[in-house]
Amino acid sequence: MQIIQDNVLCTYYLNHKELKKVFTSEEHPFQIRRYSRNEVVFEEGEDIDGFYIQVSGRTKITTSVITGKALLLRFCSAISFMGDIELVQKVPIQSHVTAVEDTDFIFIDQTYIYNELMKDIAFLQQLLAHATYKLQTCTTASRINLLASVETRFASYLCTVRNGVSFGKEIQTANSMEIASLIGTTTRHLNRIMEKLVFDKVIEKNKKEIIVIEWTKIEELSGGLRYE
Amino acid sequence: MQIIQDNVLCTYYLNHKELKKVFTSEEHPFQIRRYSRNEVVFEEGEDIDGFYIQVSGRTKITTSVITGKALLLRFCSAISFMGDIELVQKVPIQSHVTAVEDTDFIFIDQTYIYNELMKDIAFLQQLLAHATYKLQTCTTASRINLLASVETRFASYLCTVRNGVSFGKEIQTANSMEIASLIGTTTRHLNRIMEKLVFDKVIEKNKKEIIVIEWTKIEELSGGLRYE
DNA sequence: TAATGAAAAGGACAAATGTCCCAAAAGGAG
DNA sequence: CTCCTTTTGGGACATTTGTCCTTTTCATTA
Repeated sequence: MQIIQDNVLCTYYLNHKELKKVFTSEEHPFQIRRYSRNEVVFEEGEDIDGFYIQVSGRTKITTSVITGKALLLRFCSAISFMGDIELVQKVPIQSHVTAVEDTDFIFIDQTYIYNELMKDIAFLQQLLAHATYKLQTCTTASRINLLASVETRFASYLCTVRNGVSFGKEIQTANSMEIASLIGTTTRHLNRIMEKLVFDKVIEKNKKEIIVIEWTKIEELSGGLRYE
Repeated sequence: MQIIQDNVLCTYYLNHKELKKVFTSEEHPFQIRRYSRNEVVFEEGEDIDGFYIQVSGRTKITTSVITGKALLLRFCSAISFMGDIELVQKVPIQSHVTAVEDTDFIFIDQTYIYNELMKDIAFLQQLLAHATYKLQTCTTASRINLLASVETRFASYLCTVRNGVSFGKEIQTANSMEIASLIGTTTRHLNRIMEKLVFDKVIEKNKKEIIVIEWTKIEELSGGLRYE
């Protein structure tokens, strides 16, 4: 992680439509923190040092389960708020966050949050809007998780990473073990599912890559479920 | 539903430690709305008329899935906030709410929410605390849903309804069809699970009732997952 | 009381998914 | 290049869960 001292960039980020109504004052005691691809942003269980607003790039939110595997919760892109649960509930970091591409955050120190922003109507409203939105999608995801098959979850995974891939960049992971773990299954079973999709000519696998031939079919299989 | 005109009771409810720091002013344009056992409080998809604070009793939050079944999201008791997602996101009611025993709510009209309380720091903070708490539990529930077996979910269901049952009251539902639907499975399979538990002398079934013999075993099976 | 219909119980089978394991392929390190 | 580790691919089998049906039980009403 590097801290970027660039007031122009910071002002530019703060000028985003969702943020400018919140951060009106000229002076901002904020930092830009930049994480490179694959860098860990938050480690589950540790204490958080402040509030993070993701303003660029793409991150992967996972959580570990009893088995020690990482289960995918969702992908995030700008604008996302991170640290809300932790700071409001005063609990340790709830999930593991990794940058899947170079990602910038605006970092706001927790004392500034507690002393200033937690008394700021605009900020509270914005935070609340984000929290309830997350809650809404989480509730939906929860019930879908209960009912969706591995095939559906795999298709959702593909759709989600597809949209996140900027033009020209390859898909982040064609690694069976990681995908299996993320969508909560075993490599063995994921293999079976992919085998079937290859047989049906919906996807192709050439070493180290998954190539989707029929996106429409994959979208259909995903049933609208997205990890974001 | 009946609207209770009882200022003493209303003041009593508002004096609850979580509420009194929010609602300090003497004059409160609030109502008490009382729902009897099994009465529907919210119908999924309809528009909400205001904000509801559950101050007594017990409610069941469900959501319907493609199959037309009702899937259990959680049980709620006092103090719970309802309508937060709907009012903040301005969306229709997201889930079906039924009173499982006589339940009182403080009702706050939406115009008062939008005009007054959404500008009230204490209220916003409280709302945020509730929303992030829900978010925290929902995230956990979501990943458990993905991995938990029907046996686990059934045990969780039993544990949850057990705690909610006031002394002397019988368990709300010993109805196989409803339980199966709530925990997201079929009666056939629920039957098998119960059969096994009866065989292992963990539970007993005498017509129309499920009697748990070994709560410790059920708690163990539930793996700590709770619908609340 | 007899007829009727909903709910419960459960057999038979199929589909989805997990576990265990082993062999082949691919990547790295020396 | 060779050896070693990791990943992939997949066979064989067990477990979980769903589907489809039939029978039984129970409650309700004509």
